[in-house]
Amino acid sequence: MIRVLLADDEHLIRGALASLLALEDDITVVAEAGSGDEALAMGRAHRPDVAVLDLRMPGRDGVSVAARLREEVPECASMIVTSHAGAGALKQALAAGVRGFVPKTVSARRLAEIIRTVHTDGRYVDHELAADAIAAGESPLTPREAEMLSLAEDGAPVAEIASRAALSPGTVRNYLSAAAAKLGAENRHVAARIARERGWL
Amino acid sequence: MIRVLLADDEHLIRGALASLLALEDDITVVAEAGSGDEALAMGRAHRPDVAVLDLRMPGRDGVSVAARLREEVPECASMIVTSHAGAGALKQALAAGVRGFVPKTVSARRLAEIIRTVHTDGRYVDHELAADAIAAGESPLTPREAEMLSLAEDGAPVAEIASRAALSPGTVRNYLSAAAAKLGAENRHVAARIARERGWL
DNA sequence: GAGTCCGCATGACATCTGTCATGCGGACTC
DNA sequence: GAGTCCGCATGACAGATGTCATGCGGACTC
Repeated sequence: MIRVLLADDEHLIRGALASLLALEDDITVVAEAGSGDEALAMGRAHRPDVAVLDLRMPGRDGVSVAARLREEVPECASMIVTSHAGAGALKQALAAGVRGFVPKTVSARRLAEIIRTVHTDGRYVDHELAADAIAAGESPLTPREAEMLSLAEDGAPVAEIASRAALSPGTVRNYLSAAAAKLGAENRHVAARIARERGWL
Repeated sequence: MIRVLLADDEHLIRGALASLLALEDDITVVAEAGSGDEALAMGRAHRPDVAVLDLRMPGRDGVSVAARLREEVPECASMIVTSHAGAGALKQALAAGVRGFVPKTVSARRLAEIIRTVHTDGRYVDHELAADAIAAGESPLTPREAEMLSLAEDGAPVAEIASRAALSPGTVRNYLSAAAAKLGAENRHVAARIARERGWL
């Protein structure tokens, strides 16, 4: 019997998933959580075999929960279920030791299969998302360029970015300009968006 | 018996909802759709009593489907179910004649209740979202300012916006500057984000 | 060890962007 | 009808932004 922890802030979906998984003979939902922190606490308390985590949750996102669970409950395999994910989230998830990454467009039957796969030390990544990640490729940005872009993400003026990074304004402009050129963007704002979409931040 | 159309691109959730609603004695799911266009076709074919529409769907979003259904199947009440919605979507939905607006954080039982409410000519809007919408208030932007902001949304340079709007670059800058001042933003990029969040675009 | 490449960092310069003062015309009040 | 207000539209100016040429130092090749 596979003991599953279910974490999703959307009550509707969490309940629905629980009742669907209950139909499977070899799967039991031993705990449910509505936030990242709650998921972590439930994981510690129940030590489930598989943690099914939503990516977007209040407090602490699914990837972060997975990373902590890996340390604190090493026998528990984590998998991410998400609504509208980009390739970026997938990369971060795999880096955090997540063993499954699935969009919510799959069917319930398929989800159950994937839970079994993940439980028996297997891995599963949605084909389309994997293709996106491969298409995005490796980041052409240098560490500093990526750092400047992430600071520029919220639209702050260059002066503020410079002071936060303890750099000359000219230097900051230079990195942002280089990043925009590499990404084919017209300015730092679109460059930041592109980099975020491709998981390069 | 209330005949329901269910539209959500996330197969997992759609199936889960269908099986949960099937548990209610007075509700039948007569059709399911995985995209906006499919939802419209199903609505025309089955003429359901209530259409439960996801906001974000490929092809045509829930609000747009609701608007068309209102014309073509007037006896059908539409309601929107959404993951992470802002106040903006709510406004547009109400303008399109939607009778219910619910986040997916509600429970299945509550969803069934709301379907009944909507079916008997009632209305239901999530309290928290309503509060957000009221807090956002009416747009302080003039029509032209809003238009410029929406053109500026994707980060295009002012020159391009000016040519698209057939205006002098100086004029465009002026509107954007005024909009940013009204919104308390430091530049047009953050101004566009704020306006979008509050449903003023 | 010399040569080469690449990332980090900076300042000067040209361009783009935001702010301001100004004018025009429609709507509304009195 | 005069006065006032507000939205639309523009150009001039100052300040912010992006581009370029330059230099430094570590890593890697030969």
